[in-house]
Amino acid sequence: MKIATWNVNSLNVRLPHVLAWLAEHQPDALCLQETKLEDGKFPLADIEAAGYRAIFSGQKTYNGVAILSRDSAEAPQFGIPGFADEQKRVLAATVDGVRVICIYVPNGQSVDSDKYGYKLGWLEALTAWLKEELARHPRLALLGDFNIAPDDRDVHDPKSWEGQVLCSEPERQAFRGLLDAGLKDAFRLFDQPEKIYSWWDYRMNAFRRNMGLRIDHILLSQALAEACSACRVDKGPRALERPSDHAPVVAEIGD
DNA sequence: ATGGCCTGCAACGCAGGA
Repeated sequence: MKIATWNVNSLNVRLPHVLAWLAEHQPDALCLQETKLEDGKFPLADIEAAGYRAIFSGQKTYNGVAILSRDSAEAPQFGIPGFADEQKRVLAATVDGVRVICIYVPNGQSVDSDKYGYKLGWLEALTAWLKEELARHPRLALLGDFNIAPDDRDVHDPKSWEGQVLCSEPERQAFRGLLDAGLKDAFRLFDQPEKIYSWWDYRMNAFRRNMGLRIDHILLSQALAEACSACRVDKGPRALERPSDHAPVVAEIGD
């Protein structure tokens, strides 16, 4: 089984890239973030014509998540239960016996922003819910844009990013809290080349200079981690014309 | 050099991203 996550920064703009990527890589499930589309404007016909189903939770202008899958997505869950949030950032469903949870973690803007407090509270609620989900679903994958670079090796210039949003210690602690709940960072299950990132700023020729951060992740329950045979970032779409600023992250799970 | 770019909205520059 191949599962993947991709922050597309507007599905409207990126639909051609998504369709091309589906055709090339044929994932069993692809989690999307920042669709920036109301549900009524979701391009379901195009997705279905590509051989995929879709469930989605969107809003105008901001946020928005979706799960594309070849087989049906069962028992969909929208948002974190008991956590009131206008922002469409969470979508979960069971695909081929795997509980797939697609998340778009708040950015936080800066550590002295109100949005940073919202981010930390959001992560706390996510972690509490995740523990319950793990108890219900031993085969669980948490995929998405976490907006956290877990370690200095996930940052092109750790010194300049030290203490900044996406890299601050409370955020990294929240990330470790998810691991402590029983999840593994699929990317770090394997030897990886240095300087692998999943996001590069649109400015400063950041992609060409590989000035990036690894903030998009696939976390796996123990059962799935044991069956995981590979995890990588696909930089390909980031080099296309009019790209998303994020690249897809892909994991292979054995039977 | 502390900004540069991209998206959506509905502007006639803004908010937000990261």
